[in-house]
Amino acid sequence: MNIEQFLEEKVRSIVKDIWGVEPDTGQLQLQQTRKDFEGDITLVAFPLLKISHKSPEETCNAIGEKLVELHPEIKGFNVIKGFLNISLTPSYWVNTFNDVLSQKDFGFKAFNQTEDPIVIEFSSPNTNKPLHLGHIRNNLLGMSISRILEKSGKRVVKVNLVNDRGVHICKSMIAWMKFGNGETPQSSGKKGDLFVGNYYVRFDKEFKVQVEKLKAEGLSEEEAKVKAPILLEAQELLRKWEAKDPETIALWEKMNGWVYKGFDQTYSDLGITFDKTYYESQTYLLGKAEVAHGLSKGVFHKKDDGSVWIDLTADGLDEKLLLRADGTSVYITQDIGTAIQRYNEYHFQEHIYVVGNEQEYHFQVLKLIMKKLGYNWSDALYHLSYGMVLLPEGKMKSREGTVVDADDLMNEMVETARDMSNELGKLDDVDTSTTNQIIRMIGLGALKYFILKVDPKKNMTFNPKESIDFNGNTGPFIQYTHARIRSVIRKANEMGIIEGKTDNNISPNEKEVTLIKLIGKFPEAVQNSASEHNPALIANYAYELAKEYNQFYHDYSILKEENASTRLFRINLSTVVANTLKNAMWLLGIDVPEMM
RNA sequence: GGUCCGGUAGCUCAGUUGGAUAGAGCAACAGCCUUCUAAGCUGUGGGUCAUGGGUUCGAAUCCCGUCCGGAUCACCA
Repeated sequence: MNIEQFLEEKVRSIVKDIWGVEPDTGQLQLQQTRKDFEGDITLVAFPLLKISHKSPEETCNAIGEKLVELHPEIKGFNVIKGFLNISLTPSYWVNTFNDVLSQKDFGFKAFNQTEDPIVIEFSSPNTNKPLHLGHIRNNLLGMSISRILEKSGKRVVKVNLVNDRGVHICKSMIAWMKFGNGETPQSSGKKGDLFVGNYYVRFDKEFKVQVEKLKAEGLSEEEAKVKAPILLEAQELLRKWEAKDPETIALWEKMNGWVYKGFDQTYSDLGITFDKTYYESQTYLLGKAEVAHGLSKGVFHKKDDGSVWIDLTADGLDEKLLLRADGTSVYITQDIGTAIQRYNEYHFQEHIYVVGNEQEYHFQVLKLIMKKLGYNWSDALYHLSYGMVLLPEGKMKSREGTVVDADDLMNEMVETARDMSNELGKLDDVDTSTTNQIIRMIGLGALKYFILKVDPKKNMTFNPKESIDFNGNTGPFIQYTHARIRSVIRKANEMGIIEGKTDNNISPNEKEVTLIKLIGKFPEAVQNSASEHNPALIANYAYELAKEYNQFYHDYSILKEENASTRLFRINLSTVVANTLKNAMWLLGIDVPEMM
């Protein structure tokens, strides 16, 4: 039970006793006391004036006096304007701390096996190019939110939907056929996704040459762009693919296979895993039957050319195409199909799509269509819409070569961590493989934290020149705090200090109380970030805790403390902070080192 | 043009049911290592919370208008 809950019921009954009216929850406003005032928790009196019919000061005093009189845990109070600042006794804090100390993973809830799961779809890459910074944000958000939901007590199923078909991969295929000379990732020593991506770029280069040539022959730009031979060849390849031409399929499988090998590497480096991977080549025909169903229900209508539409103008949206005149489906058709497929498969209580904010309209339409089709779970579809990662000069543009490649970025971060570590020299006595492990943790921690500390729905700016910080509000700062604590604990063990419960007679100082309060807020932080689908809340929490601990560490000695009870308490406090930091960082997908 | 999102220190960001004097980090400057890890700690400077109104005991937060930025409104995905 946290302090707010602890005091809310006490204040409620006091108000009822004095003035005869029971206040509702909204009228009982308890909040952390601001640092400039004395006290632990503050009751805001203004909402209660309607009940008390007294001045704010009188109301505060009346409640404060009763609190002290009735409850031994309450040490005292002071009143400033309409604020009742309440102080709790040292033993109250020691007791709550011991309570936390006795719990294994404080703040984490075991998931409920019997409840329906939450399905979360994220990553969803195209197989024509390597992952970039935008994908990193998507993957990190998906992974982190999955973990947060899981530890908030939900069952989570992580799924990926790979866009492995369409004209884009055919472009890479045609370029490889024309210019590849049988080259493979192995023979060229390139990572598979990068290798295939290069042929996609090669296609574009050739395409432009051909367009210029056609223009020189007198065609307009528009004509040239639809008549370039290499484009026609790519489209022909797509038709062959759809007709299941064996040679085409074989090449498609080969090239996608290269890409997947590359993706697997990147996912593994980033620490991303899935419970299930879907492929669009297997799902792109889904949803067509549902269109027929919708037609018969009169939800959709057919135009003269045979195309099928839904009119959403009454809902403030537009008309939306669901099936082309030639009977082929569009993206949303597939999404209708996959949603139904997944519901049948998992019976989810929520289905989260981690997709950029440029697709908000799409998901708005999807949800509405599902509702109109009569699926009562349509409200369970949730678009976790995140903002773009921008460069100082704006959007990343592949044409201008400003796209920040995921693998390159990770490598740079790790190398920066290495330079910094070498400079500090703290790992000089550590063996190479451990050092490499730690450096990787730090480099990736810096990157992940940098991205996850920002509110998902906001756009964020990434400046490649200034590179990501390792000091201040960063992942390494928190990792450092953890390593520092672990070092102290190791020394405590060497000194033979035995762990045990904290002595109830000690009286925690101000910094220690602040830490106890902060630790007590971790469960709430987990629950909030889960319900908001927002890892940034965890990041901010971890930072605040680390910062607070460092102040404590600076101001007080732990192992050299002479009073054995106090020393043990400080060691216990340090252990709990380290565990909480570790768990919070785990929720962000960030590992913490024992030393750095 | 319609819809949605955003605008907080020079820069990157916190600020969650409306609460006290709006906070961090970076950058700048000044301090703190014979003492448990200085990737740390302390201090200084830096703000008409885009803007104008409204709601009330009280507004960065809620409502309306205006300005600026972004996304979207495809027989693309």
